[in-house]
Amino acid sequence: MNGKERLEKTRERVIESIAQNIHLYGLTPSSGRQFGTMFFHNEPLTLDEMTEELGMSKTSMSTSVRALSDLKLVERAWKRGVRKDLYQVTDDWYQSFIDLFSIKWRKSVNQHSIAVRRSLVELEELVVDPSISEEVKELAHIDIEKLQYMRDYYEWLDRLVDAFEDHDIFNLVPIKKP
Amino acid sequence: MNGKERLEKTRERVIESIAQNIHLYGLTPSSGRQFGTMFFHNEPLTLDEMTEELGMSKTSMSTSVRALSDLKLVERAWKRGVRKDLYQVTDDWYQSFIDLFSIKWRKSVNQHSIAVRRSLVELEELVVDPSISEEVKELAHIDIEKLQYMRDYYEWLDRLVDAFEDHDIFNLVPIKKP
DNA sequence: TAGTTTGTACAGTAAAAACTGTACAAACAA
DNA sequence: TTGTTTGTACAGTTTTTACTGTACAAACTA
Repeated sequence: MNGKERLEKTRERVIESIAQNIHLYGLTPSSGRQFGTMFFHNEPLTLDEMTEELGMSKTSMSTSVRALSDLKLVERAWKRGVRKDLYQVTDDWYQSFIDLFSIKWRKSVNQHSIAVRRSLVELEELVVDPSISEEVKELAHIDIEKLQYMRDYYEWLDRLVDAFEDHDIFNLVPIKKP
Repeated sequence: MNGKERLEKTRERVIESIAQNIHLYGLTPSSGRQFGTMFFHNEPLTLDEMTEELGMSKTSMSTSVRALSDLKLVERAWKRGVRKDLYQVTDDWYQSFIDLFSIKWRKSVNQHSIAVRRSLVELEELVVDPSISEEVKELAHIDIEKLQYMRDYYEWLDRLVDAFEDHDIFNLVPIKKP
């Protein structure tokens, strides 16, 4: 095995490892391979170059580079004289981790909080409604407690995402300087 | 709409919200619905009861309750006189959040760290190998720097999971007492 | 202006994942 | 022991997701 091949092998191992773990970001192995390829490529890449490198259709490259961009794992790059869109891997991975929570978790927390609060309001109305039987009211009281627990938990998650965004997390778990 | 129906509606809203957000845990909406159903059910449930409640096959209930158990979102329960397996939702959701990292993220971090370290070793060998061209060595040096960055990042993630497991995260983001 | 190039929408296809029903091993009952 | 009950492995099916190729709008070029 020559030097070039040995180098390539070390890259392939890491790229495949990224591909197999990127499901934590809700992305497919293909997107992971694309990300890994861009990571080791020392210049920004065009969609056509990705098509070439990965042997997949340009349409696929377009959709999955968008998925990577949405999570801010890759970003647009500019290079004078190049008309095609260029993409490169975001260089701050700690920030990318935080972005995952800012984008995906925050959205879920918000959606879920709304549902919980809406149901809580309806249950509070129900327990003071004179037309409702005691039996149902008792069940409603149990549900209210459960929903209050959920609401508090999601409020905690919200504060956790704040702590990530504000970089307070780095006080608790410091980044070691090289 | 009578009381029972109004109560049911508030539950359904929350269950559907769980179903739509549980992908963050790498689970399917069906598993989320199962989890939600168990959450509002005030007694532990058997597989047959879940089949009944959710209108799905017992096989599906078995596999998805296992997925929920693997992430410690549900746990076995015991009730004297009942021979069937009983399951209930884990009551500490903060701990469930931590378990997600202990189980899924820790595993990914380990796998990935191994791949990165292995490749780093091979690249270090490569750059001191006299039979390798200078051109390739230069590329190898660039890759070594990239892999060192990855290694440091994954080491940070590992410490982050530690901070979750040790509950240090609650110092940074406290749980508000009721 | 017309002629290219580039990225993506959309419809169709291929691949993967979720789900079902059968069949059976393990645990329990009599 | 034999007869039930219970959970799950496995094969087959359905549904969903990923991927491709075509077709076209927008942006650029001359």
